[in-house]
Amino acid sequence: MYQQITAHVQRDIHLNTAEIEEFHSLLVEEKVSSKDFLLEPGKDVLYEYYVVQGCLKAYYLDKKGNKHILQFAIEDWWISDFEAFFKNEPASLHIEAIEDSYLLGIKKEILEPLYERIPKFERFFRIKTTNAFVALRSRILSSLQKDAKQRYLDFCITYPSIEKRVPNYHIANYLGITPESLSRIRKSL
Amino acid sequence: MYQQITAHVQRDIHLNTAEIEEFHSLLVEEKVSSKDFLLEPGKDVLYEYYVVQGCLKAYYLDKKGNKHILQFAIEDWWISDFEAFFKNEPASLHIEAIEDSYLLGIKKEILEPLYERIPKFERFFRIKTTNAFVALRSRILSSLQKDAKQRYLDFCITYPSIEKRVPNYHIANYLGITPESLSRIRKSL
DNA sequence: CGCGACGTTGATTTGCCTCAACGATTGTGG
DNA sequence: CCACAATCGTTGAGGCAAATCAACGTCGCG
Repeated sequence: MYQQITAHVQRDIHLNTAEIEEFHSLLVEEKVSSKDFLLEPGKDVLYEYYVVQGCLKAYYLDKKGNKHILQFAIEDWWISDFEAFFKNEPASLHIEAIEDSYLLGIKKEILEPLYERIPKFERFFRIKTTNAFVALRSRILSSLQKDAKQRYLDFCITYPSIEKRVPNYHIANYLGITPESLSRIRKSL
Repeated sequence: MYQQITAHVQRDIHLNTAEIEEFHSLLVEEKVSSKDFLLEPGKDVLYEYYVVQGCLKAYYLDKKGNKHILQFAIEDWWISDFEAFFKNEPASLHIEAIEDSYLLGIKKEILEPLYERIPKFERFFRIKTTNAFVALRSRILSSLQKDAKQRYLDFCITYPSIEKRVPNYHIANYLGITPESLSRIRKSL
C-alpha cells in the first residue's frame, strides 16, 4: 500500500528508514467512489492527494455552468486544487472520481513543518511543482500553436493511459473543444 | 542595485546579513539592449534571470516560422527557458529584450549547492515556481473558457503594467490571436 | 424493458484568420 | 532638414475551423 508512494518519492530524493516511517505516519487514506467528489468549491483545501489507484478529474464550472477540465489524475499522480491549497483559500474546483479511487492525502499544516525538519521533502515538492509547471507550459504552447486535431494527437501520445480510460467527451472538454468536434476529428483519422 | 533583489527575496524568506552577502556573491550582472537576445534556441541554458530593469519576451518559433509568446518579464520578474534550465537541455525559446534591460543571473550549478547549504533558498524557489504554476493554470482556464475579447480584458486587468508598455501585436500574439483581431476587439470596447 | 450515458451525423452560424491595402508615426540616412 | 523606409495599428472582403442546435443510434444497466 505505502510502498508505491515510497517508490514514487524515492525517484526524486533518497530517504532512510526513519524518514520513510515518519513520512508514512503523516499520510491519510481516502477512498472515493466513482462520481463522488473529493473536493467541491467553497470547501477548505486541507490536503493534496497522491493517487494510489483510480482515476479522477479536476474541473472548473464557470458562470454559464460550463465545465472545464484542468487536470486528470491516475496512479502515481498528485491532485488537488493547488491554487487554493497554496494560497489557503476555499476551493474553486470540483475534483470528482471517474473510477473508484484510493488516495493518500497529506495535510498542508503538516507539510510545512516537514519541510523544516527534512528539507529533502521541500526538494521533492519543488521538483514535482517544477515538472507540473513545465507540463502546463507545453499545454499553453500547444493551445497557441496547434489546431484541435493536432492537440488531440498530442494528447494521445502524451497521455495514452488516460486516453484509453476516460470517455471522449472528457477528453474533448480537456482539449477545449466540443464532443461533436472530437468525434469528427476521430472520424478523419 | 542589489537591494532590489534582496527585498524581492525577503518577501518570501528571511535572510541574515551573511546569507544576503553570500547570495549577492552568486549573482551575475547582465545587460541586454532592446531587440538583442538574452537566449536563443540551441544554446545551453546556464542561468535564470531576475529583471532589475527593463522588459523582455520569451517566445517559441514553430516550424512554420510563427512566433508564440509564452511570457513577458518586467521589473521583479524571473525569466529563462525554464524547461530547458531544469532539464539541462539546450534552449528551445528565444528571449529577446523589448527595452534595454538590466538583469541578475544565477547559475544552475550554483543553485543546487546553495539549496543544500541554505534550504531557505530551496523554499524561495519552490514558492516562486508554485506561483508561476498557479498563474499558468489560470491562463489555461482562460484559454479554455473565454473568447478573445474576454482574454484581452483579463490580460489588461492582470498585467496593466505590461499592457501599457508593449505594442499591441505582442499582446495579440501572447493571447493567441492576430493583431487585426485585437484591433477590432479594441475598437468594440 | 426503458432510461441514461455516450458517441455520431447533419445543417447552420460564428468568431477569428488570411490576405490585401492603407494611414499614422517614428526614425534614419543622404 | 527633408525624404523615405520601417513599424505599428486599422479597415475591408472573403474563407474556414469549430461551435451550436437538433436528431438519432447504440450500449449497458437498474
